[in-house]
Amino acid sequence: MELSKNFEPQSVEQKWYDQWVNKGYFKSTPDERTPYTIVMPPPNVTGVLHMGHCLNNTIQDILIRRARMMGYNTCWVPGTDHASIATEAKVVAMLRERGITKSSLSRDEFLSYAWEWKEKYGGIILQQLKKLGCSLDWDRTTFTMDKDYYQSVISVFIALHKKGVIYRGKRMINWDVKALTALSDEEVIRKETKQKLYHLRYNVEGSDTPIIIATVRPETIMGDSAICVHPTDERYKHLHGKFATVPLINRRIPIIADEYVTMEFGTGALKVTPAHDVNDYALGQKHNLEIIDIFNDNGTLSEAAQIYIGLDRFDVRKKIAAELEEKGFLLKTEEYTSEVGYSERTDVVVEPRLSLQWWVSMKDIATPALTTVMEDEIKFYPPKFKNVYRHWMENIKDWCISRQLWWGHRIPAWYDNEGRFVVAANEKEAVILFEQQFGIANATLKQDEDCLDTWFSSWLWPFEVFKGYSNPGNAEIKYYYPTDTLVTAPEIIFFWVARMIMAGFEYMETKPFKEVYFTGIVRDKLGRKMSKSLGNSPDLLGLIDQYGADAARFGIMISSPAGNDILFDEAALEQGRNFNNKIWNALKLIKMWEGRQSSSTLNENKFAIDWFENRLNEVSGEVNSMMQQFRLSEALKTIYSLIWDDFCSWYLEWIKPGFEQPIERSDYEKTIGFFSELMQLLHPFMPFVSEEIYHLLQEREDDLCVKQYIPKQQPEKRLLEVGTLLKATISGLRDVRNKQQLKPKEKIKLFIQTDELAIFNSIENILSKQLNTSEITYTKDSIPGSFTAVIGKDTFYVVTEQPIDISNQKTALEKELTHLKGFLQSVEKKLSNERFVQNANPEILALEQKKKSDALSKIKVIEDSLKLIG
RNA sequence: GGGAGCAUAGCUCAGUUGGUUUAGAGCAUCUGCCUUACAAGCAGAGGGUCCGCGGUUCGAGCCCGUGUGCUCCCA
Repeated sequence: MELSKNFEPQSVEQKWYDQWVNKGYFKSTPDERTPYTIVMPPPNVTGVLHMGHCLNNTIQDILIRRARMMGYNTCWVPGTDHASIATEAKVVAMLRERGITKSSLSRDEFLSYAWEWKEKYGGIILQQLKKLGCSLDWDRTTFTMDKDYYQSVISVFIALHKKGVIYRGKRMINWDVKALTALSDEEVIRKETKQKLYHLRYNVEGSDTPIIIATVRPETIMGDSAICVHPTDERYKHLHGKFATVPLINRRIPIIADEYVTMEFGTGALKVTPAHDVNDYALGQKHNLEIIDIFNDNGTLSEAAQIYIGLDRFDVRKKIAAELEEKGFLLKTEEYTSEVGYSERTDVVVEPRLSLQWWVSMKDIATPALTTVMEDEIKFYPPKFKNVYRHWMENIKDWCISRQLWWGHRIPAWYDNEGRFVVAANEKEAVILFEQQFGIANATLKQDEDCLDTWFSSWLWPFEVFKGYSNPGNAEIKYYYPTDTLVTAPEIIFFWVARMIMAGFEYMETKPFKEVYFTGIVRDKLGRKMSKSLGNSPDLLGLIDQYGADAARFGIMISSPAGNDILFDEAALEQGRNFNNKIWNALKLIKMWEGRQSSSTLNENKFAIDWFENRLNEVSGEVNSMMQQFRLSEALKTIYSLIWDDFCSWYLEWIKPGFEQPIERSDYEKTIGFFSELMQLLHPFMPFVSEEIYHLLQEREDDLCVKQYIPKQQPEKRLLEVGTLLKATISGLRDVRNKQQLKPKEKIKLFIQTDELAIFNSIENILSKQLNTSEITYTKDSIPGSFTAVIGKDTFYVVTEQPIDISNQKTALEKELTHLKGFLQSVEKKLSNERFVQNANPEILALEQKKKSDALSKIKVIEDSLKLIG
């Protein structure tokens, strides 16, 4: 069979993915095996694959594939999130393009457009995950608005309301004036924003001197209900209890004193606008101030403002500043930078606003969720996120769950004309409840227009994908729950992780997962976050087409150190592609040997084979422990180096027969076996190339995808040490060849002076092959006219046809000598320190003594050589 | 303003209760090679005041204090 020059991912990826799916390897049903379960963080149904998903899902796939090969019954559940705000915005935009406004549609009409849109464009991302090789159990695909799921969300709402955990209340919320909806705190992004600080003059009743306040929001003065100063501020003490007048509208407001005010900021006098600032609201509550809401829903001024009615808040800011200046109320403006909240979805400045919303009281349900994490019953990797989590959970605030949207789970509350309401699953039940509660039969009730926050449905995800709430105690939930590992971004630790833990305890009476692995944030190579506006998000599918899925997986994993952000650079994908190629070429080499096997019994590759077997054992162990600590990047690096360096650069070169020479049959078979094991080790990280190579190595019935790992033996330390010695010797003598500028074809005579004759005997033929020697001789004395190299404790003398150039030999040896003497000195200093000898562990003492004697003997060898050179 | 974290080679990072050589890896750089699997490759080399200062200790990249710089979270 003719093998192509390079590995061609495009031709094999689809083939293997189809094969894996068709053979049902990704499907899971409960059986006698131990389960290993991951629920995928459901991407937005509107989403397309970006780097974050790629990282996240590659990690999950690695964990799942490895567990599958270790004998677990693995179940990885895919799905999508209805993402109320994002999806509704997309649907609204789509309708606008068709010339339809949302306000011209009824709720049902709008929803039918939305569903149509969802069926057509939703879930593209799931198809893209297949390209990446993700081994998901597709039959289990779940959507947060599936019928059963929807019902569960509603039931949970009703149950929590019954318990008194959900309540309706007027509170300060973050209002998005563009999306016309409330936002939770987590949906508000704070950004440093340049503003102006306006100094305004308020006249004081019965006084000639006015009071000056500083504000960044002059357009809100019509909502002022007080001026506040610090009680100990000498400048204003005489004004306590007096009244001031709001400019332009001449409303009379009290001057109050409260320690909340920072004396150093601005003028030390603060205008209090309880309807439009969170802190002012609290101050207003405390001092019983009037609340004057001067805005409409869309950010324009309302009747209550008296002036500028109907104009946008930011236009008013400019206009009112001009008017205030003209009338002498504006004394000065200064530049001022502070953090301003913006809506995550629409990027408009969020307006703090008082509003009647639905809330979840968090304090009680947070308690068990906090303890589990602090006591490591749910383990966080990296553990630093425990602190972040605790800080948030200890200061948790109530959760605003109503959104003024249509796409989502409609709040199951029913109102009569007078605003009285009941919470019920449907209208029929609501009418009955209403009668029980208010004594009115057959009332005409209207359902709440609002939807629930998206996270109010996704917090049920880990159990509701197994219908653990809608069909309690079913076989699947019993088998798969609690799930094993959650892999997610630290950004949603509060949005999602914390709330899933709460819901798990609330409804399943136990944790939803055993461990959480937080990935880093994907940044570009300059360390900037990937964003649409910067245009620095790479086209992932394009990259997969260009480099192959394995290379993409490799690239993103190799640059993803555990617990750190990842700086994404396309060069890493190139490295992955090159790695594919390296493996491919090793295959080509071995394939050349296939037809020329012999059955000699010379056994000349014994050392190479024994050594590699031990390296494989050693590295398998290392990879195991790294995987247990979620050090995936390091595990991949280790496997990469095992394949590239140990297998290709050393092992294959050691056993490689001469040009067109045969290879011993058993050696060939051993090598196929090693290669297969390497592919098995690599498979979770790079599934396609490994499966392809596995099948090309020899005809097979089985697939690597489900091949079970065999437990490895402990490596023999001695063999590994000899391997290290052999490598060092080859490298050291190659350096000699290099410095002598010997052509690869030029042969050398090698004389070895060593105390370890048996060792060198066992590796002699490898040395000969790798260094192109015409003969190897053992000697007790130095060899005149040779180039001397000291490697470890052994001395090598190289004799060539060409006259030896020893000019740089002396410098090299002297450099080595200086280093060794410095080293010896530091060891001797330690050993001559009485307190060290007294206090140090015996093993460490012995080690230091060994270091000393080794150094001494090396120094002697070098000094002898130097003497010889003269 | 409050809290958390980070600082090791040009870049990204390892460095496991303080002793395992005078600190390692990958990438990048430089030198020499189209050597019969691989130039997307091979063989080598150079490169570090472990952020500054002080302390604990026989011994500090690692522990403590302090300063500086950066990042994130919360107000």
